[in-house]
Amino acid sequence: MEDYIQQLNKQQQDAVLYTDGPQLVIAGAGSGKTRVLTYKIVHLLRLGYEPWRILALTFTNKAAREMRERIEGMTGAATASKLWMGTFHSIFARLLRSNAERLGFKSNFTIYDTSDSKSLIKTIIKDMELDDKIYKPSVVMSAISSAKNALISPQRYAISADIMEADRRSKRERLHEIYRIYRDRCFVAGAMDFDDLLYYTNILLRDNPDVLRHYQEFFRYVLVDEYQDTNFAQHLIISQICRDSHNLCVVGDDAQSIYSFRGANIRNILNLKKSYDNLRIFKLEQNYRSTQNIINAANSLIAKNTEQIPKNVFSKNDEGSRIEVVQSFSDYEEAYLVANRISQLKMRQHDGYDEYAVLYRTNAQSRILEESLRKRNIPYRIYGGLSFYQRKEVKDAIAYFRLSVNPDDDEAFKRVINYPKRGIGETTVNKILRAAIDNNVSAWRVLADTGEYDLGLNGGTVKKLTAFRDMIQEFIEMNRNGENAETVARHIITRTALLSSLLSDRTPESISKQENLQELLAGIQEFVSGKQEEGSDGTTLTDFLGEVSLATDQDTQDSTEASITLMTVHAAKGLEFNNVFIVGVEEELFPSAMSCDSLAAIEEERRLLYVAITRAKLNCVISYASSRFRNGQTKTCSPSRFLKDIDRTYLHLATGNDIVRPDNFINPIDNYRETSAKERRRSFSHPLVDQQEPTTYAHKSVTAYGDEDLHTIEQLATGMTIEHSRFGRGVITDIDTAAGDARIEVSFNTLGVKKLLLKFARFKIIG
DNA sequence: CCCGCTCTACTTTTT
DNA sequence: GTAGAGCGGG
Repeated sequence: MEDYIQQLNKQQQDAVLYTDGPQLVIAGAGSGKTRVLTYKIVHLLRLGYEPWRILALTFTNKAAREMRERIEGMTGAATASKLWMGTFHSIFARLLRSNAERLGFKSNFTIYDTSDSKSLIKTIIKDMELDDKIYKPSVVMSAISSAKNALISPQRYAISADIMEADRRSKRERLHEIYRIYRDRCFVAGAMDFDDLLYYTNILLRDNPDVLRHYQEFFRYVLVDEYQDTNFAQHLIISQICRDSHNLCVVGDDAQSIYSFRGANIRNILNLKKSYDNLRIFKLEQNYRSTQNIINAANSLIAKNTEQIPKNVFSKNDEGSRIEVVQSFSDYEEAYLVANRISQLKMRQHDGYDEYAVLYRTNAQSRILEESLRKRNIPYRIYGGLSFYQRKEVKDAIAYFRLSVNPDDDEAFKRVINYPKRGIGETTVNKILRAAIDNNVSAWRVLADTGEYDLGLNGGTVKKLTAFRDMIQEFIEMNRNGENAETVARHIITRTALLSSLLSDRTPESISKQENLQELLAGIQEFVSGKQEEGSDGTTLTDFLGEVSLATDQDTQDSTEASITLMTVHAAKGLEFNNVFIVGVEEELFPSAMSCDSLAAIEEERRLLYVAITRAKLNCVISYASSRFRNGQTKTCSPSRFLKDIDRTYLHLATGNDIVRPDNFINPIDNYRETSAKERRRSFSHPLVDQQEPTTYAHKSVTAYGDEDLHTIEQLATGMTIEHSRFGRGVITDIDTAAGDARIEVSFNTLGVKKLLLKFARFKIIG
């Protein structure tokens, strides 16, 4: 047995060495999943598989990069770089580019990001003169997205009785038309959205048996990471490619499935046995990451879920300390306590700031944490939120790049036609778009052949349009002449005055925009020189965009000083830290309010918390606040139901005395301003301590904590007088049952008329 | 056509 | 607290 195999435990070895057919590796959190995948690939290479015949799919660029680096370390870069390894989206984009003409696309098709899709959908809704209150762009978008993930074409969508019935019920019976038009406009624009990359790959393989055959023979071994997060479209592609070879290794953990909102389906992993009768299942159960206590706590939590593959994750590490549960009075105080605790721990343990992470459910929670960390001079880095490529100024520049590569890209066109301002107003743009839609061509085609379309423009406008057209044409020519990305990009930024228009402004925002543009140029320069070093000729703007449009996540790897990590739990998957703080573990936040009405959604939220806890190696702190500033107002919160799911023996419920609060602590936003810290400490109680009842799991949140002030629609009538916890007394003037979320309109004595969401409004009926 | 003002609705999570 | 839409004056 070779040296590298010796570094694995028995379970891992078995999984790596088995190459006789399809295998499913159920890998508990921290059990060396990535290790098994990388060693397996190395093993395959030693068995003689050629690297370019191995396909390894991940969900994030980060995971792919990490795996590639590890393999490089074992085999050298030359071999590693030949592997087909990357995210589903990037690999399939590559595959689609080389077969684009089969689908009627060009190989330089644009990839629309979420905001492009949304903007196009908005345009279509407006164009169809539909009410965007009913046809909410986000709702329409997710409907289209799930249709695509289920491989339902606009045609099939329109003839599916179930779907049409559902749309009728929600008063969106024209959704299928939006879907069809959206599809057509994307096609005309030479664009694919994220879902299309999977959708069209399926179409490609379905309609072109020769292409399918080619890839079936080409890819001799397929490995998939995080299989629990695959959706139907991805699952189908994989099973098509492996249909004959059966050389498939998928790794996953059903307990860490947290992407069903994106169409991921745990059934894919649970049903794999049905797809392959010779499937062998391997389990990795020893956790090398965390203390026993953390693993036990996490296990006790996840045990409350009904559906899962049985496994026994255990740790042989030290027992470790209990998970600390901290209550604060407000989000503000929570942030303060977290910063405090980090300083304390850091002094005790002497570990680096990069061993600390603060995890939250929503990105919006990061701001207040930032503030408190900044005050304490704790270096931090926020992941997620607005990525570099999503900043306005960067997107503007990229839009020009996109247009120069694919002038039919209507979303890019709309973005830059009048930016920087060149006197082409909404009216004119609308005329062009109107003509484009009516003639089923792109906006650029209308502009390029203005003569063909009767736009009814005056001479001045035509002149401005011509100038714009000639400028874009110039960029197109540069690309056509094979100029490299850097040359073209620099030219575009100068010629369009993108940078110089910012120069006059000396505000910090403007300066940061300038810096971002410079950074973008530097990135392009790096891209070009990197390619040149490799001896690759893929140095054009087309090549750059191809890489960049899918590199949307945190790909800025400036490893400056060690800092604390702030990120969502989703983003933390796959990572580990000595010390993990999970904040905002409250009802309606974690679990999110949107998941409260379905058991499946609640179970997913529970898995999410499981993921969060299992990121911790040594210390884990869970925190919740009793009030939180959300949607512009302070709201009362109650501890998450999940806290009761964790076995009490693994928790340390921090009481008032454990928590260091300065006596003069002033909280500017919560309701406790007037009470002194001493008083608060005295009155400090821990709901968990006070409630010793066994952990029975209630599906509905209604009974959890202090919900007696909530009412159902049946209890109410117009004319009733109510007393609201914050707004005082008032009379119900209207009850609105429409659109799922019942609202009541109340005329308050002091504050006037307000509309309240019934499911959140807390009040007493007076008479 | 452009700018700046006000108002409103929104907040899961990501390739 | 913030981004986007809507409105009115220049």
